[in-house]
Amino acid sequence: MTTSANGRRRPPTIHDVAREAGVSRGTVSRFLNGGHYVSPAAGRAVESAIRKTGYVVNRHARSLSTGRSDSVAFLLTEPQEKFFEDPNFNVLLRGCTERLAQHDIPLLLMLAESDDDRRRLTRYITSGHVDGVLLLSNHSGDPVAAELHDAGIPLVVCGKPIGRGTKVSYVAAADREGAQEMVRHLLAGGRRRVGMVTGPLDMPGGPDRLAGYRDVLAEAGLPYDPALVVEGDFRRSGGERAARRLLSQAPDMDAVFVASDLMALGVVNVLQQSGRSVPDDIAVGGFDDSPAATAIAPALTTMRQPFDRISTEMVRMLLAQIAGEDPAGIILPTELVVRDSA
Amino acid sequence: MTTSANGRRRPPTIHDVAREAGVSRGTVSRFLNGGHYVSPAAGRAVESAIRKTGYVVNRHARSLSTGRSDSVAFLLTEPQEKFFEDPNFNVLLRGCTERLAQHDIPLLLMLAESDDDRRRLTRYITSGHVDGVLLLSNHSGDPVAAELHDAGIPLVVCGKPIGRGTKVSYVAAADREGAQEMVRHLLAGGRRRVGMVTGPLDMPGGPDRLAGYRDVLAEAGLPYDPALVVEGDFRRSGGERAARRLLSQAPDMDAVFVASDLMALGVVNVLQQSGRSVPDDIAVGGFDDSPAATAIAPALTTMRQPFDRISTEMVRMLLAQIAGEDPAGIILPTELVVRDSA
DNA sequence: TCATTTTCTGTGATCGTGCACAGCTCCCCT
DNA sequence: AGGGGAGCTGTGCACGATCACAGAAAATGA
Repeated sequence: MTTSANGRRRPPTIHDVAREAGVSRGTVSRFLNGGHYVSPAAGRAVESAIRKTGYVVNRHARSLSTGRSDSVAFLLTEPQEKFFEDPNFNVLLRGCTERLAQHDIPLLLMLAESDDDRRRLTRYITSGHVDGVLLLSNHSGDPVAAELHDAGIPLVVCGKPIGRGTKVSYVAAADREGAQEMVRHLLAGGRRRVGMVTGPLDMPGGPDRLAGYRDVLAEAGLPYDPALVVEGDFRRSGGERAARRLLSQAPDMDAVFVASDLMALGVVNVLQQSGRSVPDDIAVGGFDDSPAATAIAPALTTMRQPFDRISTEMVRMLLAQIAGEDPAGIILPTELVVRDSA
Repeated sequence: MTTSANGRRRPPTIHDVAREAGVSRGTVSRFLNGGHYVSPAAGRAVESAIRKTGYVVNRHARSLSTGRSDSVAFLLTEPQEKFFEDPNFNVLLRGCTERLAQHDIPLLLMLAESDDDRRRLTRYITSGHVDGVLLLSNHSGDPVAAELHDAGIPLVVCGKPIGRGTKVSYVAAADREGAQEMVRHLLAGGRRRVGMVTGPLDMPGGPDRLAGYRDVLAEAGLPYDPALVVEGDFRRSGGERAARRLLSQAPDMDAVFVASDLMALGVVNVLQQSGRSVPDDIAVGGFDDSPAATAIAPALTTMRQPFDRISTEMVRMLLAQIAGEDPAGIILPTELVVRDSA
């Protein structure tokens, strides 16, 4: 540590290390960046000088010089609780953190609830503070994706973007095909009055899962009855509301496909309170394979979203974009997990 | 936007703006930092040049020059879910975000679960990337606080640190006094066999709330019975486990003080399942006044922690430290909220 | 009118790195 | 012996901003 005139500690620089080790700045810099072309003796000298001075690299200076920041943002543009209450979010976040850790890149979580937050963080990001952004799912009207894309920030969105205006990278599960498979499973169990609780239709995964449901009804020659379909909000409480509406609109329903496990928990709860037995009276199929799916009785039959692979792919694609590759979209298959509820 | 030889867009710099506006770099810089000593005409020219070029400040360059980064980290050194499932955490996080927003400072949430993460983030922080850290840490053995303090990073911890080794700033609620008030309230209701579910005793709020409980027992001339005290983990599931142990160890218990609302939810649940009525058979007092406290029946009587003021104070103290003031500790009073459970 | 302050402007120097370049030594190969 | 490459080292410049300073222009005072 060096002490300057006013008594405040000034952090040691690469120059202090060089002087301490008796070598030049260039040698220290080379040592820090991989150690190529540094003699063993010089390397040892630098190493001990670093320990002695307590040197840590000044990332602002490095970033200014290299143009990189070696950090990545995970941006949420919706209210926090919405994500925090969802165990899947934890899985996704942890997955991304771990993948990035393999490249020694720290992940910064940024929460943008208000427009004011959004502006502040967009400015923060576009001013070069991160190399790229992982964006978690957003309403179709959300301008953040377009803004970041226009600013040339590498970007990967989780979930298939609704508006196909700008060409941004995304990683999504096969929502439509997954929904088809689940509804086929319900029909294969002999059900004929199959309801559905959709996600918000302006969010990724909303319309596609509904489309899959309709596909299979048509395929089986069953009519599409609007009374059997209610829009939810991907939250537990929304599932409860939706279930109550379905029960009053279509009391003869014998199965229901719910577009997320969290909502399905609410649905099962309301069905049981109303005296129905799951799955005897009404079969319930979820979507996500959330950790919560096995926390209730009966354990939820659901479509597993491959969150491990999703996070892996998101990170891979982001790093690829940072390295200069073009944006691309990728859709990963889902998997039917049969448990007790259907 | 300027296009360089290789065709890649290079972001415009302050120099490009200056050329476009027909002024010097200095004038642009002054305009950006408050606009003092800039003539109205020059100001307008710069303003339109910024719009035209799409200029955004390069924060690395600015930080390198000023030594500040104008951003703050909110660091969690415990598993994510532990915080995310707690509604109080959301209140606290949102409060800090809002206070900082008033100073136009973005908040970066950092999650350090593994030692590896901790190292990576500590390095990231000490290399100058943020001006200060709000730490929601916890276990007494956590070395992060000490490390950051030693590195000279302004730091405010939420909760009173257990080990009083290093002198770090903290903001805490009056745990001991709050616990006293709650236990007095239980005794005032005529209860005599008052149990307690504590928090982890190596975490802030753990030992102090237990101490307050013992204070009041002594004050009332009641014996301290170890069978009436079980250590929990501040989580709902931990509350359930603790309640089961209490019921078997001390079936004659007529009240219980639970050191957090989240645990209290679990306790109430188990008590009701065991056929006890709350509050008729057993009174339950919580701690926190979490949003969850009113979500159950009976609504929870609890000690309100002033999370608004806590976040306000944390931010104020952090900014003060960044400005050069010395660290300090502050303890805020709690408030008894009487509802139906006691 | 001139002196003096106030407002405004441009020009280096600087922050701490990485990187290109040139120069040095040493070794190997013909 | 001479040429060529590899390994290693130091030096200057660039990155993009802020800031101190000096000087010009305008406003103010006597």
